[in-house]
Amino acid sequence: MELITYLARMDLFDGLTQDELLQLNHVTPLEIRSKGSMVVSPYMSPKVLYIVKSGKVRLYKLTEEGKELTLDILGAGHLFGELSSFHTSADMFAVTMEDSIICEIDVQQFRKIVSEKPMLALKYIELVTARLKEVEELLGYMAYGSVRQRLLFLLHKLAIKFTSNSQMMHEWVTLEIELTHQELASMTGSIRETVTPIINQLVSEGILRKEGIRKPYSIHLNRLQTALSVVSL
DNA sequence: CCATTAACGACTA
DNA sequence: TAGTCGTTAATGG
Repeated sequence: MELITYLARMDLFDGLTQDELLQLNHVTPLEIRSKGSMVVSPYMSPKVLYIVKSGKVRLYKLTEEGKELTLDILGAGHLFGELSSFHTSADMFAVTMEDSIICEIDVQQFRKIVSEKPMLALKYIELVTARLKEVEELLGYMAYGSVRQRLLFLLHKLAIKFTSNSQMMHEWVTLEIELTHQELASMTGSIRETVTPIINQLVSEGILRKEGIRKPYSIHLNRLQTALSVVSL
């Protein structure tokens, strides 16, 4: 029962009937990972496709100097893997940021599923192209602009990604994810000493809000967007 | 404007 | 206790 509700929540599998979801259970093993555990590293056996059922997964690479460069954070319903190749190249790491449930599918299983349900291939293509678009947009923003702009853009992205759309109408939306300055810096190609003053400035500008230590950020979307659109592109 | 380096108190495994 | 995190400050590009 639990499994079915989980599967139905996944982007890749919505639109399928209950019976079809039941069949998928046989080829979609569930992996429960505790916080901070490595899901993918360059030295692991390639599993082709991973689907995040719950929790958060951080994807990152190592620079030549050995620093972690976070490329993306995935939440429930998102997928990544070797076959998709829109995520996870050979030198990619994936680590859980909280206790997570992850579905692993290898080549044979994926081929089998897709051959039985061609609709999945279409859905899959949609996800890949959406991902591609996102990366292109991200690239454009990260290439130019100050760390402040990159942070604003990142926060906007995260707000879209990790906010329940029920509260998207409100002035303040809550980022349902734990973020350290370290991670924000790693995602904007910066360092935490630079991020700290900027975050504090955004708080004083009324764009960001932090309920307390170890608590999630809230974002004033309108103010963030105006602050973002002030910048010429 | 921003990275680097250093350093310090608080917190956590 | 050792490592991480947020923060400040000096310096140099």
